[in-house]
Amino acid sequence: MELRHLHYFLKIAETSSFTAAAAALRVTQPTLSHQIKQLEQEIGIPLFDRVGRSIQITEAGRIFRGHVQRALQELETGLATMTGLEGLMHGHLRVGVFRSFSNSLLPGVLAEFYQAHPGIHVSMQQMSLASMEMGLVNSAIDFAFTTYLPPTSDRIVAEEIFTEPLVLAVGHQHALYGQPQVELKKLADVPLILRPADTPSRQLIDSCFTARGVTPNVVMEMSSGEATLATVRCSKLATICAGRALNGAPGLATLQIDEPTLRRSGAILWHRDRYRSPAACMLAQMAQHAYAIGGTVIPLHGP
Amino acid sequence: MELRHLHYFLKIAETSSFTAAAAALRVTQPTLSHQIKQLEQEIGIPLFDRVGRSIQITEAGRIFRGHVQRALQELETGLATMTGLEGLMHGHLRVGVFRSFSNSLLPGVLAEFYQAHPGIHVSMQQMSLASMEMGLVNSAIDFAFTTYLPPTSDRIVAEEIFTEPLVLAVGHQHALYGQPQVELKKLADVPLILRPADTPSRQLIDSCFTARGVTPNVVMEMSSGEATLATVRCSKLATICAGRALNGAPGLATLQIDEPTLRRSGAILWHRDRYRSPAACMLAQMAQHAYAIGGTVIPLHGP
DNA sequence: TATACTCATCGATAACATCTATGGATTCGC
DNA sequence: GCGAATCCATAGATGTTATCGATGAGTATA
Repeated sequence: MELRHLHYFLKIAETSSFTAAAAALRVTQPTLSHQIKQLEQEIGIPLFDRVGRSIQITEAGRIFRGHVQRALQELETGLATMTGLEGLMHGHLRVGVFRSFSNSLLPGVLAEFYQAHPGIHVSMQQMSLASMEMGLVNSAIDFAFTTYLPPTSDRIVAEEIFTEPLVLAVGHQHALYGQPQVELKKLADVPLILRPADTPSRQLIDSCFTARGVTPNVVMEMSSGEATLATVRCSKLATICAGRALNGAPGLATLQIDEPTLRRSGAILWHRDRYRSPAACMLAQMAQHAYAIGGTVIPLHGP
Repeated sequence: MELRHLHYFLKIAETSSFTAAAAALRVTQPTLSHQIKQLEQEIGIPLFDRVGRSIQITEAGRIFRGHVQRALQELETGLATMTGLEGLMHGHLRVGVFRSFSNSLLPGVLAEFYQAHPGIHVSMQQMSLASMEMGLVNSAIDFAFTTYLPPTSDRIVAEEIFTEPLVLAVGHQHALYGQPQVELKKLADVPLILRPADTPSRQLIDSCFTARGVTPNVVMEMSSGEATLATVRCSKLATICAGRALNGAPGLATLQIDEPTLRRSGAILWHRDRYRSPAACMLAQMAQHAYAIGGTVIPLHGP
């Protein structure tokens, strides 16, 4: 028994005619004769009485018809639901976010996405790079936002959505306050607050300094970006961070660093093989666009 | 999309493995790969993520799975219902009955049938021979009981379930009261009440008399069998009827008529081509058996 | 690093759905 | 009442395709 048999059966029951059903189904009448005969033999009960040159559905056929209609309706509903899900009507997105990523442009992107596709539930989850990789592999998340590369696995692919230079942030007490830029070498003398050595952002900075043969003068390590900036603001210490991260923070000046490779990149991580749902693609694309044009920035600090 | 695809899909979703599902389904693994690929292409949405050497169902697949399960369940239920109907669990029988047939053995048969198959609803309907033929052709009835033949159509077949001689019934005022039998010729002198000339039972009697060159002395015609017998009981008039029809009627004597061809036969009429459900066959068979052994007779008249 | 396991691909084959042609049976119209 | 038209069933031919076996690519396990 195949769906073919059931569709044929329904149409014949509807038209009470093999010939008419054949025309409607765009097949020949012998095809229906053969298929219905086959169906009847399989279930062991005649579905139609062939009386003279017309046919009549049997009682068993009448009963079967109702069930078949409901079954096909159920399938139809299933397909429609899936298509709706495919068409961004509803669904569920799970997105991993690495740290500060959630603090700048992302809220604006999420608001925009919700307005465009209110039926799709998005759950954001801050997680480590390792968790991201694991989550991508075992389908715990659909994709992830991160600022630091590379992923350790070749099953993860990254799409860069923005890149920006790191800058030196200083408070008004700092000697460099008011300067437009600074050379990398000079930073060897500048006391810095940076993140702990085991963090990706710190490692990025360290490797860049090392490549230039410069040793940063790290006098303090803080894991909190906000605490770092607050300390910088009211001290003679400086820090290195993405300009985007302190956008709108008062009492701070930024100096461009004369070193093009000292940059951080934002990227979306995907599993190499897994299917990317339209909803996921849409959210990712909106994020990409927002970061490209600068988007709506949610300030880190209040007025 | 065919049921094959759906069964394959469910088994793979259940085992989370093409290989395991293939073993359970008794097909090879490439078959499943091909069929699922085909299914996914048709609905346009991947159902499984092939990640490394294992697979994982997608969100769309999860949703589809529920619908497919319900659809197949619905079909399963339909088949079970039909089989139950086939197995005399339930169903609906429509039976045509010609006149007095319902008055003698039939009630006992129906009671027995109901006891054996309480799930089957039987609707008895008194109808003319013409209605029977029409009903059999257009499926208004499943079969019919009648005492008079032949059906006018060759699409109707009859199974005789009993045959009995017609007898002369007289009241105690009648000259022949007490006699055991009477010759057909003598009946030319006996005033008779018979049914109207356009009835099958009357035609049967007339044709028999005619064949013997005897003219019946019909002084009264009544369409009601009960009225006829009541009149016979309190008059010097006689009537010709089946002995079975007046079983238990008081104040009446019956005389055998010396003419073997003067008989009536009970029969079940079927449509030649239509499918005979087990329920119909069962009821017909029970009736046949009851009439063969004499069965339980419901008296026509109270004490 | 070697091995075993899993899914995808490919070519061959057998099964089967469909078609055309035809027959049997019934109904309709003249 | 008889021929034409209609309808379903059957038979043989044909194209499609589900399946198989062999093999390859990728991944996890020892």
